[in-house]
Amino acid sequence: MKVSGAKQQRSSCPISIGLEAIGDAWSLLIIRDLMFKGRSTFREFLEGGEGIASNVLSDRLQRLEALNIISKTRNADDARKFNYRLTQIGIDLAPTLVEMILWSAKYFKTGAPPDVVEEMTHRRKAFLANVRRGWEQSAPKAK
Amino acid sequence: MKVSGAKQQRSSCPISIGLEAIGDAWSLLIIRDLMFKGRSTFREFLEGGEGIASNVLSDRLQRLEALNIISKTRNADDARKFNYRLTQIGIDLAPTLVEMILWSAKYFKTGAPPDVVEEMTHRRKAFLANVRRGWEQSAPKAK
DNA sequence: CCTGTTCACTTGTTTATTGCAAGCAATCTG
DNA sequence: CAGATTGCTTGCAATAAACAAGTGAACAGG
Repeated sequence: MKVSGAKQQRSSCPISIGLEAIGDAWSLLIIRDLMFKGRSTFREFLEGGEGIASNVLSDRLQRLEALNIISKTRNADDARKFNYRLTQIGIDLAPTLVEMILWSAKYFKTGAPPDVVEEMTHRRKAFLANVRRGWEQSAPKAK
Repeated sequence: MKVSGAKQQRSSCPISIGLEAIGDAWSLLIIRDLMFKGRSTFREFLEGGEGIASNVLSDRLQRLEALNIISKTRNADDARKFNYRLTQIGIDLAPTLVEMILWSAKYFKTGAPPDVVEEMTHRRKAFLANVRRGWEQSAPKAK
């Protein structure tokens, strides 16, 4: 499967451009896994998620890496594995994800834990700061 | 073209559910047109946008209506036309759209006007109140 | 080492979705 | 009434996704 994307952009509208980056059925789920679920390897994305096919996962990881939304490093303990991680650009999607979660939780039956929804709603800033802190702490160790 | 969607959901995760509703290449653009660009008819979506095909537009409008994100009424002046409009559920996507706009504008070259980005960033609440006010004013006239 | 397993992909092949051109009934305009 | 317009629908080729089955490198145990 040739890596999809990199075709010419539809317009200069920021929403259109955003959608070209992450507006498909899977990219945002991978970002969610990285941001909220502590997943970081190919296998974890493949099995923990909603049933993405391995070729599609491979394609999306390459796209996201090309867009600089995630980065890829070899796992120090097991050279077969890679560790995927959000970049600054990726972690900055947190507010968008949070708003989408709140919207879904408000209008659809979801499995979102009410206390988390409550915190996102009323202590949004603190919640986002927390997400960022968690991300910083997972920083790859310096050599 | 049979209306797509209405297949069983992948998971109870709010992000996954949100993506099933609006996580395709076109739905959010239609919502953007309704929310920010004052477009409301089939023709306007078709021509003003990024080049959606008429069959896909038809499909997406039906899906969004089925999800209660938009509503459809006949135009009083021209019975050939329909007026599409955001519902409460639809207008509540405004924060998500705004965050996505800010993210895109921050990291990609977009055509977003700097003053609007500035207002979204620093007077976010007022901006959102404004969007909602505009939406309320466009309410269909009572009979 | 040798065997078996795991890992991150690739490589076909089938199936679903999209893009494109054309067509259509209902409605408007002259 | 003769176009033109509007909101779709239909048919078909092109593209992308889902599914199943590899592949080679790396690890774990004997």
